[in-house]
Amino acid sequence: MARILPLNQDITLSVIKTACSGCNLRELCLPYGLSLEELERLDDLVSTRRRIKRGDHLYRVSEPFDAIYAIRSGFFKTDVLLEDGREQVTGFQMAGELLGLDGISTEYHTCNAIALEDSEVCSIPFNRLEQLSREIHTLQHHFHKVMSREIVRDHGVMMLLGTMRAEERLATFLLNLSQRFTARGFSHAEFNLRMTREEIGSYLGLKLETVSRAFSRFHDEGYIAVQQKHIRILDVDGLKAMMSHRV
Amino acid sequence: MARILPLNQDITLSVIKTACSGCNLRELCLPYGLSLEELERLDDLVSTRRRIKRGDHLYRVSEPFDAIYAIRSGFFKTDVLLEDGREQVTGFQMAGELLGLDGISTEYHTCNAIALEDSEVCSIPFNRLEQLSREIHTLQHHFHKVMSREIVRDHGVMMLLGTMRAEERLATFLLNLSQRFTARGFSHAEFNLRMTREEIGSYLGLKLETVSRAFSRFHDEGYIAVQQKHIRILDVDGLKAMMSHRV
DNA sequence: CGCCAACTTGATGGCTGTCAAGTCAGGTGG
DNA sequence: CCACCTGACTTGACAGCCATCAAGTTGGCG
Repeated sequence: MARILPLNQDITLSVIKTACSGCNLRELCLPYGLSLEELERLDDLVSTRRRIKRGDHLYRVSEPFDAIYAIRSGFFKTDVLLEDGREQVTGFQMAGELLGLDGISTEYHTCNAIALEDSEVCSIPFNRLEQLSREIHTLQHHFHKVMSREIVRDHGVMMLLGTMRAEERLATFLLNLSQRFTARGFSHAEFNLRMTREEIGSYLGLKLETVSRAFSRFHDEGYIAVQQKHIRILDVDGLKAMMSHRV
Repeated sequence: MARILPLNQDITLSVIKTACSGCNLRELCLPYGLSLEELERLDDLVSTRRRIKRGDHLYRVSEPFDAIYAIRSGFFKTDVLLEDGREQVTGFQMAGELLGLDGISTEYHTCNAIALEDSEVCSIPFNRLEQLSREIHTLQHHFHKVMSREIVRDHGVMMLLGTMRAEERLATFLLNLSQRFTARGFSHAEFNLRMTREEIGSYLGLKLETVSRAFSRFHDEGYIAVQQKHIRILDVDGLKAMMSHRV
């Protein structure tokens, strides 16, 4: 291990030529709505892909920010930590979603992004993205929409954390995951969780035991089939009813 | 009341000529970092000011979005509602802060913005802001920073809601308010709350009685002096200790 | 002066956290 | 191939924080 690596460079980093124009995620991701000619200009910018192994960080709190990342494949969590070690998972991100928007504000990352499975991301140098979005109105507007969508999503999480009971939170979470898998062409009813009960709990403001109990309850009620991380949704309406079940 | 008013127009709406270049909030607000010449171009865009009376809405969920608002004076809350009536306050905004970023995503507002005291906002037509930020790099970049800052702020609220106990939440809230008042040239130690205990509670994911009890506790400990909405911070370090008090 | 909303304070209960023990699945090494 | 180990998960018992319900107080305003 005597090789000298530049700081911030992940050992698992690996650079691959890539292109938005040929990416099957382009309708979900940043290129949404661009013309062919505009797509090609974006290709010049999104030129490198990085592989991140399960468990590794894509970036860490207080690392300098200079790029945002589009998830090409895989699954991530982002989290923030309190000095005393308490963790709050702020989101789970899947293919086509953007990571790193938190860093624009201070030019340093303010959260950690960690791969929950072996993943690939496209690096998008931020100054070049700003430059190109000054030239391509559609790109500019879509980028603004993506940032705004993140704010709206965060409001939804606040609502969840601030007003919902444990089972409502978990039902909301499962239905959200299901909807996002569906948007990516996967089954809406059957999927594997990439995160642990503890990570779900952190995201939902609950302890892992409470998450586990809620899973068991849903299982007993016949809403879902649970086998460790494998989830099958059997009764969407049942879950939806849980979502808004007062008391 | 037989007068016919255009939809969406607030009775309290009133249009005033305004200018960023002469605004003493410009270092806090959108114009941050602009040259004089650039400021004048922004003036053309930010041309109308609206007065909003205490208790009135600046905008409501599902109203079409076409402008963001910079608070010139006053105090707002934003909230989202669940079908069953549960409310989550997503933020309190004061002079120099922007409102309406949630609307960019879907072109409809996704939360309500309500004045907590008589207020004035500057309307910034969003399409014209995008146009100008394609021409002024500094403006573009600062706008991105503002959006990103909102995302980072939201992460902080998630942390608060997800991991902190009642007294930690209130201490965090008070110190955050104090810091923002300070940034606006007001006393860091003495201020009037514009919101009720119930609104604080909604923001912090607590019931109003719990907020009230936490205030009383801080009072008894000698950290603050409370008289209804008037707050005097007597022991910043005491509050800071509360912020990170495990158990 | 009286009314009302906002607030405070007390008593009680329940949801979820905490602690603990046991189960399960997957990976490793003999 | 199997025993073992470990991390992840489940389940139970109990406790505590905060919600709920209730009564009383305060301050502002017509």
